[in-house]
Amino acid sequence: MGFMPTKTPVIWWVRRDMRLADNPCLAALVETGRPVIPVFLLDEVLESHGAAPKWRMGLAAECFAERLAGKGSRLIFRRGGASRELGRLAEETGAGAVWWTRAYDAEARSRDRAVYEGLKDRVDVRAVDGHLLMEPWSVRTGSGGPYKVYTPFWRAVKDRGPGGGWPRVSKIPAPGRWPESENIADWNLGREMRRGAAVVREHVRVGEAEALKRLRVFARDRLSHYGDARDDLARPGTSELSEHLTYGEIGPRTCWDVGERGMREGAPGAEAFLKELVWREFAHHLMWHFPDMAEANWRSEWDAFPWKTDERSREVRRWKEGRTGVEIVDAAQREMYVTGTMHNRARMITASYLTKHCLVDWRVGRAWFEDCLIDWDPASNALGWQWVAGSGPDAAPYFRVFNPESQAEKFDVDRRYRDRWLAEGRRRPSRDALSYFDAIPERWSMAPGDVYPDPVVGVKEGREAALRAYRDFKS
DNA sequence: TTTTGAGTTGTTCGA
DNA sequence: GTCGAACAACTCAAA
Repeated sequence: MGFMPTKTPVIWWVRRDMRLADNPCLAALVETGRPVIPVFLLDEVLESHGAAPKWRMGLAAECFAERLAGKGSRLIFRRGGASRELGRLAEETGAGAVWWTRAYDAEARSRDRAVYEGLKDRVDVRAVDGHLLMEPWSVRTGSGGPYKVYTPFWRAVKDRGPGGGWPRVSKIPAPGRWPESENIADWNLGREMRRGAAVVREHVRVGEAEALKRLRVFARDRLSHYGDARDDLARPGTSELSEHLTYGEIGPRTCWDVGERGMREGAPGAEAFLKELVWREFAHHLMWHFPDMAEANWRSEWDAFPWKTDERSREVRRWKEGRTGVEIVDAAQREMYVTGTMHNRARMITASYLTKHCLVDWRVGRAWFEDCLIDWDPASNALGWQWVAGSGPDAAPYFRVFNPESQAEKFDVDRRYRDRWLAEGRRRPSRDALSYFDAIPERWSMAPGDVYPDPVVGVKEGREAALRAYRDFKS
């Protein structure tokens, strides 16, 4: 009795790294040879997420708990301020270390800093690489600063690739006694989704196994045509990996490998795929170096632009409800409400309509996306909105206003995308178009049989108003 | 320090 | 229908 040598356990604070493969933090923990206690927190940061990201994060955690159980491990669920809860858990279990995979957005960083300060005198606290291919500070221009333009960033990193080989984890040592865990179902993380949860759930794929399957299918069927096919709104030409990357259900290096192999094999779409992965890096690079990217105009001169900020205005309401009267915009908004994701090109079109035709502040759109997107990523969302609005790190000329009608003609040639998502005025609306009405709040009082509205802002008038506003602003 | 070339994703007009 | 030019001027990154 009492002679069993006990090893002090190490705590793995699981966040956006819910995978076993290609996970440097987990690999390093296992490498210590000590029992690993994985813990997932409902903390101040998760609490502040929008409805869809919060819900989707819960699905990811639930799924990952099962995956860990399959490896003889567990995922401990705790609720409360991160600093306090991790401190308590370390004390309860006698853990000697708390490690996690590094995050890059302002909110997570300030939380992590506080956790580090609170624990560093008691246990070994570490933030480990793994969410990105390269750390934001490791990419520098000739003069030592961060990149602010994509193409030079791309040229600087494209041949660098990811660090190469990483150990695969086959077994996760368990502690002799597990600490108490809450039941994640009790957290009801989907409560703000209301009616939407049941509808969106059908379109969501959760977990590492699903992510790897998607990557395999992508490599086999889509990669070689990715260059053009990813722009087609109606056909599945994209990788659909964004929701997995954002919760770390798949690692960026695993994706990069697929792109690189495609390059070696001469797949024409491979470079475009690598470039998309580098866009994700670039967004995090900027977010790290400019922490208020999500809140403030990256070019401060835009602070003086007369954006409309009234959330209750007719334009904003109609845009959110997917009834601007511009078909391609409404189709996009409804796709997001029903599936929790939106085609990348549709994001540009609908964002351009809101910020240019309607002259609404990009932060209004950013916040709505943050509430609706299951693949919400703080860095990519902020960069995307600022880029479209023209306030971001890109020399977009002011006259670059997307014309929703010509975009529709180009990228939704046979109207399949619009027919899939719009019900009004159609004799036999698609199943997806009808499911929108099951997901939306009743107070929007919309029905499939409604008369499709006239544009809230005309395509031609909106463009002219935007150009006029920019001209006045510049002078 | 100065110079030079270039910049994700567009639209419209006129030949 | 297709093509190239104009749209304006500025910032970035590297030589």
